[in-house]
Amino acid sequence: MTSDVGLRERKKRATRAALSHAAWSLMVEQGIDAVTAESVAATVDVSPRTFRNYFASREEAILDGIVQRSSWLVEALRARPAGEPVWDSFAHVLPDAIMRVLGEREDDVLALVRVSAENPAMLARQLTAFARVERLIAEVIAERTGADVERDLAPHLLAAVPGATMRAVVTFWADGATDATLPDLVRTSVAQLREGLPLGHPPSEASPAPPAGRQRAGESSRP
Amino acid sequence: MTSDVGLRERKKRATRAALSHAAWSLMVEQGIDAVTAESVAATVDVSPRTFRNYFASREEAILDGIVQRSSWLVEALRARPAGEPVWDSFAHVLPDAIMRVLGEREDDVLALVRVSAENPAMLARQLTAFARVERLIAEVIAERTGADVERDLAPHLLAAVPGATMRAVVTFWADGATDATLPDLVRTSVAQLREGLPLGHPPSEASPAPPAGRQRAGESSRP
DNA sequence: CCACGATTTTTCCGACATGGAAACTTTGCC
DNA sequence: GGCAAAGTTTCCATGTCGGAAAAATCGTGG
Repeated sequence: MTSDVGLRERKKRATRAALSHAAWSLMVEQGIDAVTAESVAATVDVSPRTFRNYFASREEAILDGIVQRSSWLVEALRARPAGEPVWDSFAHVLPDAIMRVLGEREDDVLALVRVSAENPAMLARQLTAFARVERLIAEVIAERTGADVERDLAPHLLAAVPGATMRAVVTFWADGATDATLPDLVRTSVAQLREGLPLGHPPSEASPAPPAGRQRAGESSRP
Repeated sequence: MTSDVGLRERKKRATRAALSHAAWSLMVEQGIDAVTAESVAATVDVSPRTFRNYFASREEAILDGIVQRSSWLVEALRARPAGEPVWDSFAHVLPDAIMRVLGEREDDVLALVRVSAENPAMLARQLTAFARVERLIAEVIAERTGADVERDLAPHLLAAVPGATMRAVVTFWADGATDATLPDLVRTSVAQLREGLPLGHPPSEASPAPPAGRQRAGESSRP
């Protein structure tokens, strides 16, 4: 498997990685308008046509790293102990996954969010990429819970959780309304979701009805 | 409000609707390749350039109807009784919303799913459109629960539920593995999600542990 | 080490999509 | 009716996309 990596294959992967990396860097440093087949190819010193052989669009090139790293999440889920409840697996895996997938650097995440906010094509590529990952997650969940990914709806419902959580968390975090770290936000979000999300439940018949729905996700309730 | 609908505005809306409708019909009847600025413009009897004045892409034109009708969902949520728990609102609104938004005709939904499955651009447009709706839903939820849509994460987390549910349900239903209707599938999905999704929970310490994670969402448990 | 087949990269280029500009038509209003 | 504003159309310049074949590079067996 790892041994069909001759010089040829290594070069191909290196070129792909270099192109993707250059595309990402150009976006972060000079905005998405600076990312063209020409500019990216130039920094890697290949022809623009080669760039297009590897990627169908600049968005695809920019996001290639994230897409690759998304498989980490899938594998991490698969590696959780057999029999562990799915929500526990989420709680264990997602807080780490978010930075791994997004590339560890907060500034880069901010840049990506900013670009995506005003660039429909970038947003579209992200969402379709995530949709593919979601399918893989559904398969893992089905496999681990004994469900049938073809015949059961539940795994697909559950599989939507990680993506939705991460999107919401990243957007929220990028807005700057919190000091919490991304992993912490993911942690609290998963915890809240697992409990059905406190917000929006009717004031419990027991408790003295605190102003309904005032809890803020993403704020630890420390004194 | 309704009175700034002079002849000019009415014609514009009619043209837009006619173009969108023609685009949709062409897709359903002849596949997405038959949908071009030329073909759509021809059936509506305007110039191709006019088509491009209204829509940036054929995908946008095809989905315009769905996008418009998505606001029905948002308004329906807003119209629920004040103080109603969000999950109750979902349970009331989503089963109806799914057919309204998708256009009431099951065959058309199938056609859309088929096209989207093999057409990245179509999928991308759908997802970005839904992302916009999700933002609106988050605002409604925030408004109704007293949360701050800018500062609280919870509404965004909750707002991801309807979209994720509908996507999962439609995909599942379109695969043909069920006889249930779309609204019924939505109903059971919302119910299961509200309870944290039975699947993947450890066998309750009380109950005699039915084979864990075997429940099938979307199958009514009638005898 | 060379040479040949296979794969990748490059050059060249035609087909097509995109959207600006200006002429022309329709609508709103006096 | 007649003028200004808005919408539609024609024309076209520009840029993107990807096919085809030549050129360069790699793997392999003499």
